[in-house]
Amino acid sequence: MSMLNKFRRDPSKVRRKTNGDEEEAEKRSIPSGPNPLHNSLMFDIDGGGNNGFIEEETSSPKSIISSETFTGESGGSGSATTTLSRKDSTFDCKHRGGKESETKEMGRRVAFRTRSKIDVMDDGYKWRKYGKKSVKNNSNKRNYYKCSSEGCVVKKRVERDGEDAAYVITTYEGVHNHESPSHVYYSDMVLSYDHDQWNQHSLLQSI
DNA sequence: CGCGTTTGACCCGCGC
DNA sequence: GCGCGGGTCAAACGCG
Repeated sequence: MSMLNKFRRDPSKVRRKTNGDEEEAEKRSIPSGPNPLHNSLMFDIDGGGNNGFIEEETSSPKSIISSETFTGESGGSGSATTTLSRKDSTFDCKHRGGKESETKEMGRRVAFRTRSKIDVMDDGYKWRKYGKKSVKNNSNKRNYYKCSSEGCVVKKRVERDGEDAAYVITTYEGVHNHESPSHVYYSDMVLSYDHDQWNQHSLLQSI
């Protein structure tokens, strides 16, 4: 309604890039198959067995959970093996600004680091890229994705670890209000650790 | 032709 | 108060 004048830019300044497709490689890193590589993600929320895998996410008090996951990078056949996670106790519900409702809805944030050659891992959901930025402490670009499902406001941030390019830091924000399109396939193999459930479950516990 | 991606601009919040 | 950095938007582009 009135949000049109919020974002107004001069169209004449918008320049289109015709070639220079160096980024193409980035697109192509998307796995061809619908099968996610990290199908064995686990969140040991209740474990309390902090094996000491806290990531640099600790510098950001917003992060709820940090975990480290190793995905099969040998051909990407999807053999996730080791997952260490831990709850970040620094999480608290102050989202400066005083919007509590926002905190409740947007506060579900999960960050984990994955060792993978590919930048974006197909987790069964359909993501639409809506932004890309270069961040300060990271020479690599950070990509922003939104869940393209109608009514779903889940966002996802994907960036390469600046220190260790072998790792990809993925941050999910929000909880899907629908099931994964590929849910049917995974439900069989991912017994009680399907993404939708661990996502909500772990987050609920962490709050 | 339609949909998803790309990409620069714009906005907001925080730190100094 | 200003500047910086991060996050989001939307038009143009490209591919299927």
